[in-house]
Amino acid sequence: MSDQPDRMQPIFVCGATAVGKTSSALALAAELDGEIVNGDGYQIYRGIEIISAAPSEDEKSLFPHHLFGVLEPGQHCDAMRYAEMAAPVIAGIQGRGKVPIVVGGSGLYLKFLTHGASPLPQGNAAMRAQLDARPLDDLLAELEKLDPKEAAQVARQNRRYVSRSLEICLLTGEKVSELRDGWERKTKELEAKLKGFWLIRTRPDLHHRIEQRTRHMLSEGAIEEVERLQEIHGNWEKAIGVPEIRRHLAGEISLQECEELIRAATRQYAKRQETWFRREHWLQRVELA
RNA sequence: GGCCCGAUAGCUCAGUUGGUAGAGCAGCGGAUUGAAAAUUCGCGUGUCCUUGGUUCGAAUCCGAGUCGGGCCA
Repeated sequence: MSDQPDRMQPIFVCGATAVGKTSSALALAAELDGEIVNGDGYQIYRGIEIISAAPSEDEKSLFPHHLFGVLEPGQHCDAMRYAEMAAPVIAGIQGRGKVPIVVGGSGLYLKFLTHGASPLPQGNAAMRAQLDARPLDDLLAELEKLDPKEAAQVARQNRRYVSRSLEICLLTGEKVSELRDGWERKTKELEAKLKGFWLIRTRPDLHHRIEQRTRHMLSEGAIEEVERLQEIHGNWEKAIGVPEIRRHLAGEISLQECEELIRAATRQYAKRQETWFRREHWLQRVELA
């Protein structure tokens, strides 16, 4: 009977940017009588629809869409917050007898949704500001003292990770290595129940689509989006395209250079996404023509 | 037509007094549990434009040629 999954079981549509997740999700929604749930960490913000390549109003009008543009650009989001927002939305869809179709490329966000989280404190902005001001060696030395095991296994050159580990130790007074230990124990049984697809395309084709998307973005208002949100600080500023467009607006680079930089950053991001989803063995691999 | 400068990795270029070459970017591979479109680690054989020559040995020196760029006519 586990081979007979509940018809309301959520379906995940994953893959690199520009592979065609949005249209695949719409096709699935039509076929399964589904509703679409955002699984993208940037389409969740209002005001950067063009930069984040969010579905258009026309596309959204075809089926109910959830969690698109629900946060202000100044608001903070992280993987846990996303998972906490998405879970009730999915439950609501199931309650209506529809199939939730979660579509997105933010691997970590989806991972928290599908696999749950370790009992760790959320990021603390004040503490991070303090840690960011200290040299990496200093952070490593303190981590070594508080949690030698973690200090030995953390990626020592990755300031972000070192800082996060230390942050957890300082915030809880406990050892990260113990708090984080074991969250993946149930992975196997859990994944047996999950259903999802990992969409891929050949590299040359994906790169071509990225070129087209980038051009379209820039001609359809991405620059205006960045100008409009100029004063607002937050996660959204890290979206691919934002730093590049700002450099262009500052007169540092031409529009053409800006476009090429965005393309390259997008290709690199797509590659990282492929690396991520390649490891998610529960996802069924689908090659798009 | 004459003279000068350049030609080395996909791109921009470095290469000391001759000992068969290396940076940045791009690309490729990896990591990833509350910043993740973030952050981070690893990967460099290429007709050194072609062709003659000098030399034990030429990306490097000399001659000729080809293609760029510039100056003078």
